[in-house]
Amino acid sequence: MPAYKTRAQFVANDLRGRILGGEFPGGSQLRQDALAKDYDVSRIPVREALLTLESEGLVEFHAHRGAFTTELSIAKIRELFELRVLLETYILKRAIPNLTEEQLDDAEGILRKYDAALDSRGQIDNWSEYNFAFHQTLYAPANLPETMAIISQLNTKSDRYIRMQLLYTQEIEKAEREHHTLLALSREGRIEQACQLLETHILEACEGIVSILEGRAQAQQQTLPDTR
Amino acid sequence: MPAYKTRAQFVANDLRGRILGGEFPGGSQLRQDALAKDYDVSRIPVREALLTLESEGLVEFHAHRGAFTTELSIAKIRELFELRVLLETYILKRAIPNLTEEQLDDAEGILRKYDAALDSRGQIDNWSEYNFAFHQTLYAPANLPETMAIISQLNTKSDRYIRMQLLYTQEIEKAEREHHTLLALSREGRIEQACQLLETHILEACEGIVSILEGRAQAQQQTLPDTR
DNA sequence: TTGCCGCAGCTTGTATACAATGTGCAATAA
DNA sequence: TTATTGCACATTGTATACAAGCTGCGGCAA
Repeated sequence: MPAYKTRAQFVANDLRGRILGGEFPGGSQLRQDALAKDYDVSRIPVREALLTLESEGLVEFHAHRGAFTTELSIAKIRELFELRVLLETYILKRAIPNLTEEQLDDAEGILRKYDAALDSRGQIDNWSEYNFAFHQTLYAPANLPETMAIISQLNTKSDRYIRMQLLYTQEIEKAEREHHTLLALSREGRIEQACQLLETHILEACEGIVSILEGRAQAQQQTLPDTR
Repeated sequence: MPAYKTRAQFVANDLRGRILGGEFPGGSQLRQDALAKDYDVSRIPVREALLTLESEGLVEFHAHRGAFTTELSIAKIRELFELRVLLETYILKRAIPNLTEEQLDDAEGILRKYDAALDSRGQIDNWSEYNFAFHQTLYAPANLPETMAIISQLNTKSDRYIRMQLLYTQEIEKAEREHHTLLALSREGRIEQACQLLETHILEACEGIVSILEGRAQAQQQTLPDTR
């Protein structure tokens, strides 16, 4: 049994991982031929995969010139994270009243797996997935699939940068503590405090990323002092 | 000079119009071969167009079974419109302080064209575009491109139903009056009132659509009394 | 030298042809 | 009759082949 229904879907999934993993810096051109050889398929499914990734905002097509990975400006990153605050507090507020014991336990289970992986110094590769799975479990009872879809989309777009932040800082433990607190507040039905915590949780991550990028930009400027 | 850079883009645009225009009821299968003949192109650009429309939520792919137009449940329609309230009041609040005289005049110009078209009983076909153009003009000064993209996406998804509402009710004049009021409030910088009006503007449209759909569903049930 | 034009090569976009999957009908057996 | 199996057809998914557009370099003219 093949892992995916179509080659295009397989390529899209794998390529998404490679882009989010940082293999292609922002602005890289993605040559269809090269990717086709990579995956041993024709260019057709590659093109379809690239179109899918375009709809997720990871890639941009320029007609007759090809596909390029997108590069988010600092302003856009801030915008993305503020949108996440808006939408995620909105959905959390509506999810908490519907949370069942079982769902709360599921969320706690995810956190425990986290902690274990953290102790054993497992690779951080799938931290993002764990992270989103936890949030998703908390949000699901709101029963707002369209909203969830957009939140998921925003998370995908910012994922690269979240990984970058985790690579350069030691924020995982802090995020993890906040997750435990968030879960506790949700369990107790303290909606206001939970949303407040979520907001700072997201915004602090944002500021962490921005400061890394700003530092990097400054370093760049010193290396290339010409103002072209 | 061709109107579009690629055939795939042309097909996507035209097909979007046909779907929004109601040519394909929700759940219709879109046969690639038939569309290819329609546009006198091969199936490749048709497939790419369908993928684009999938990313806009107008179409759903089922592997090896084809593409189908999506059908929104009443619950999802409500969700879409509540998201619009959330995002559009958010962006309007941030746009109003930045609005220049020129932009306000642009918006007024759009309204005037509206009114003229309304008097001359021109086709309502492009009412949706006018409508969105007006809102967009008001929102643009917020300088939040990602947010605008999502708002645009939500509007596309709900567009079919907005057209339906306009077809069945005489709400255009009311909407138009509200637009004038909205513009006036924005001009005066009365953010709170403007957002409040926008909220009811959107929610009342939603309720109009839902009541039409509910009426239709009831009619359906009476025609087909078997409970399959 | 400098600016512009045109061609060559490379990459993307699309048509055609083939492979693979899903669906429905027909034949068979219970 | 009804359920089930298998085959044929319709449709989608993908490979190959070809057309079209862009880019950059070299030559030519000012």
